[in-house]
Amino acid sequence: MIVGNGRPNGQYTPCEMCPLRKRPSLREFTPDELGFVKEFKADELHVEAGASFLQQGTANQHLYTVLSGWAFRYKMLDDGRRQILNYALPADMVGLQGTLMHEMEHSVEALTPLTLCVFPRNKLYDLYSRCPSLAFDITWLAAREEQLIDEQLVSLGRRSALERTAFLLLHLFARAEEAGMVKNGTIAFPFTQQHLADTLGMSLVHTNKTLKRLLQSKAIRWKDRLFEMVNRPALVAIAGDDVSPRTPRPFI
Amino acid sequence: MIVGNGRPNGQYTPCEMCPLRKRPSLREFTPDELGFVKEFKADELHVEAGASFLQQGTANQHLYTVLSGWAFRYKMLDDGRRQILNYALPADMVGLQGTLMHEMEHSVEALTPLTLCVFPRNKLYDLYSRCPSLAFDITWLAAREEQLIDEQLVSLGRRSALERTAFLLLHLFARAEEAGMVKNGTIAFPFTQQHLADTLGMSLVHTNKTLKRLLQSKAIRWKDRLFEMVNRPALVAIAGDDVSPRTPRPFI
DNA sequence: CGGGTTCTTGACTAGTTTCAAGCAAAGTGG
DNA sequence: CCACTTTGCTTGAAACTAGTCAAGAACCCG
Repeated sequence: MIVGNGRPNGQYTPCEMCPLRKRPSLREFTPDELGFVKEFKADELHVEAGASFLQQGTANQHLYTVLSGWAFRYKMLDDGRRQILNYALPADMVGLQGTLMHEMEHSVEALTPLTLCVFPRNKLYDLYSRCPSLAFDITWLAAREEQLIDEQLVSLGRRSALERTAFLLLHLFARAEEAGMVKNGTIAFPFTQQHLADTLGMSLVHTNKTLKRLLQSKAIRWKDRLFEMVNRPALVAIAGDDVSPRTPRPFI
Repeated sequence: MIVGNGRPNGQYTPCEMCPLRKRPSLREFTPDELGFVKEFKADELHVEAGASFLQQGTANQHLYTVLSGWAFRYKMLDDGRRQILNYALPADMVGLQGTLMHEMEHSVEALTPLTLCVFPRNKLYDLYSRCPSLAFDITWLAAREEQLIDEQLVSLGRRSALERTAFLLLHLFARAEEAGMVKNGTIAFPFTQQHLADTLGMSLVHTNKTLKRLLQSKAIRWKDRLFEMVNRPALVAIAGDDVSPRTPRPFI
């Protein structure tokens, strides 16, 4: 279910050969930084789809960066209601909150098979001491994460079901695009309607009916776990707002 | 409307005499850290209630810490809908996102007359280089801010209007308590119902009716801009959940 | 080829917004 | 100091949005 490689064995990706470094949206490391990151990385973890590798209410000893796959952060209420807070894609960091605070206030689940870089909590302060530029990047990532949630909060609070759904699809598509996962305007879409409903704060039935309206608008296509952006401007018009443009970003 | 003191004149609070440092919930600086913070602080700003001192869509040159008063972060949609994202109280930092990114994606408005410490953006990297413990604290503050929004997202997505309203009041009261603003279970409450509505993602009318139900439960009292927590356990029962306990926290 | 999960749909119900109007308190200017 | 305006609060009714219930269809996995 959750498998660590141990440093010497398994498919371990050395930082010099990190596939993320080739992505144009990501900034390049200096040789020094690369050395620090290499030293910071302690292991690689494989998580199967559906497994929660971070649990609300527990402390976590590690910080992770997604190397491949989709994950999502979520919170559960006592009676089983679930709210998905955000999604994590390759180059996104998860677990920072739980590393800094005493315990996690959310859980993280793998949406697809997931590969993670593992950074031990106790080396984080060392990184801050010895490589301020990377410390700066970690803060940058935390601030960006907050920005994404802010936008989601606006959706839940002030956008109609239709606007909100269209906006979420724009958001997910843009992020998949940034992560280089889009081919011919199409991405592998690992979500069930329940995932979207729990993200949008809507019931499953209402989500289904809202999606149907979007599909009828011909702006998008979604079938067989594939999502196609057919008419982006039309979707933007329905959402009433566009997602903010991506800028070059750091990662660790 | 917005008045800076300039370093030598006006009511300028030297960091050694910062009133926040006396608060038990805040961790103490080492002498070194105090020196850095003192050097980092460039000015003090007074903002009158109702003024937005940070605007979405603009770059901001400074980072602020609230010294006294309430502020709130919010986003506006084109047609005037407003979503309040979070509130800032003394010892909270605002403007970090705008300092790291190219431009702000939210605005910040003073809810009461506000005093702010001003930290120039261009000294931030210097702080990261020279004082990693404070860099760590800034990251901590960013992570905590995210935690607060996460909780708010759960409210908007998955809690009923009554639960959500009760929870917000618990949240605001707890934070006011942490900031030492509570006397005899009572705080000066600077909100209009419109503020609460825009925080809760509800219409003004429905917010009014929901508050009426809460007042009728006798768990709280709210009159003449004073809020009294009469029966906290009862309010927790209505909210269906309690706010997470406060832990000692840093500030800058 | 079952058996579970996911999707779809219609009917009904509950929750929420909108509209409209009136009131109270506070602030403004002659 | 008193009309006048503005802002915030309150209430009821009507319209709309979204949730719940229920059942069947489609899909996926072993």
